[in-house]
Amino acid sequence: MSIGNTFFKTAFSVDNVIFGFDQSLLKILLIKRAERPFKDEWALPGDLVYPDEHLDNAPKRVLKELTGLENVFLEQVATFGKVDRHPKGRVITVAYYSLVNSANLNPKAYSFAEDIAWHEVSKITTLAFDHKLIMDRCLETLKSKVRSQPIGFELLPQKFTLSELQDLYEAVLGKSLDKRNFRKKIMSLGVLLDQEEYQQGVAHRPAKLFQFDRLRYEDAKSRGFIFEI
Amino acid sequence: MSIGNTFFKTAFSVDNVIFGFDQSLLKILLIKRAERPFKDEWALPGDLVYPDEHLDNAPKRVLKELTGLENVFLEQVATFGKVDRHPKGRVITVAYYSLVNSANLNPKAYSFAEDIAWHEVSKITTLAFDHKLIMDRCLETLKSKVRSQPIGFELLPQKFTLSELQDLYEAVLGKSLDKRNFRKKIMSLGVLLDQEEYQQGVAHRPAKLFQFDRLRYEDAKSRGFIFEI
DNA sequence: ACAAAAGTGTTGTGTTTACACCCATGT
DNA sequence: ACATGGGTGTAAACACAACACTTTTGT
Repeated sequence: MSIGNTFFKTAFSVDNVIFGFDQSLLKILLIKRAERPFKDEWALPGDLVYPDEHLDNAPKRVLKELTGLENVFLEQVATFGKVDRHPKGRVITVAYYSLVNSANLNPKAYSFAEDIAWHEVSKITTLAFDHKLIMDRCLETLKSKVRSQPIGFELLPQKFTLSELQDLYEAVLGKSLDKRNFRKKIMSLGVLLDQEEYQQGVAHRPAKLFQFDRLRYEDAKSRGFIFEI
Repeated sequence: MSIGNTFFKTAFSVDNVIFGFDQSLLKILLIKRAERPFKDEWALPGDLVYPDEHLDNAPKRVLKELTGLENVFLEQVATFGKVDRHPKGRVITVAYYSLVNSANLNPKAYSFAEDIAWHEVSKITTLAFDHKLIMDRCLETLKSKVRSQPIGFELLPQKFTLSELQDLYEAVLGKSLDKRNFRKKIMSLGVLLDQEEYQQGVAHRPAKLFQFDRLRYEDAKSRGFIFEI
């Protein structure tokens, strides 16, 4: 290896902003640290990258350890590399965000975490390390991507109502949308599959259930179609 | 330092996609490697990140060494971390892109480069390492950002004509634009300062010169104005 | 019968596109 | 006088925003 040893003093981690959507609220999964530094404070789940591990594998590994989930939406956002961002040494971290359907999910605290829980995004004011900064950046990315790519569906169960979808967009974008205009827009994109099925046991007119039609979307995309809400 | 030594086997670099615009063509600055691996092949300029150096400083340092330029547009794009992307060891690299006005610029080959030159982006087919992939990713980012942020001006001299600006957008976006519609759009944004000055010595009707009005843009932005071409 | 959320169209306004000719300068 | 790029307006198509009432179910 011709690269001088001077350069192997830096460690490398990933941090994972795991978004979920529950009771019309946008949430993220946080761990409570069992160890110093920042013992007993809430932090993003993350880990060091193994020397023989593909960078993109590390956040997948973290996510699986926490939730058991695989093959969910996960994308790199940015890399944070201030010299003093970790009090114990030089650690450069790559931030990823993932979108999961949090229903029936029972996340488990692992390794140096003493607790794990969903936190409402809009109520988080501080986090360990520079994790608040990282979360904010991931949220910005989510806000901008959710309008130009069909990723919102990842946060919902497979079958959902149009109102649930609208609630989701409102939670992510942080603003309310006009019901009729929203429905016209989303239906005009032609990527929702009508399940001819309805909600049951609700104390009001039951809503129709829809499903994201990925095949149709991929097909349209290959012909130049652009998803835009 | 509580982080085990297992994790200090990875080195870290930055690579810099430096865009310039010249004769209506979008170009990037490449170095020809003087050393193995990939000796005599063209590559992105880059360097390892010093252990006590803020990550964001590294690409600035590289850019300054090459061109003497400071305070130019420079932004992080993504981090590439496949295990085998560097044949000599584990090197994770963070890609940045910068936009410079290449007129009167005399870049110098430095350290392990034997040559340096501007290459037309659309003619580049292969580069050392995974640098073609990195370049493509930066180009995608540029394409999308140039439409929603006033960064195109960074590639032009301070005073420019509307046709030069249109040529620039056409080169970046890779498609031609309607002259009248382009002018209506850009003028309606209200961020160009009319210099009441004209081209000289051209064999046709001389064009008016404009300048990007950064103050006015920042001001409008703070009131919710959105730049969009 | 009431409460609660689902579902549905129209109209005005603003934005985008398509398109062709005259103007000022240098040679 | 000719070649070269600079500069300008209008109309049609389309997209977006604003807005209120009826329907279906459970209690």
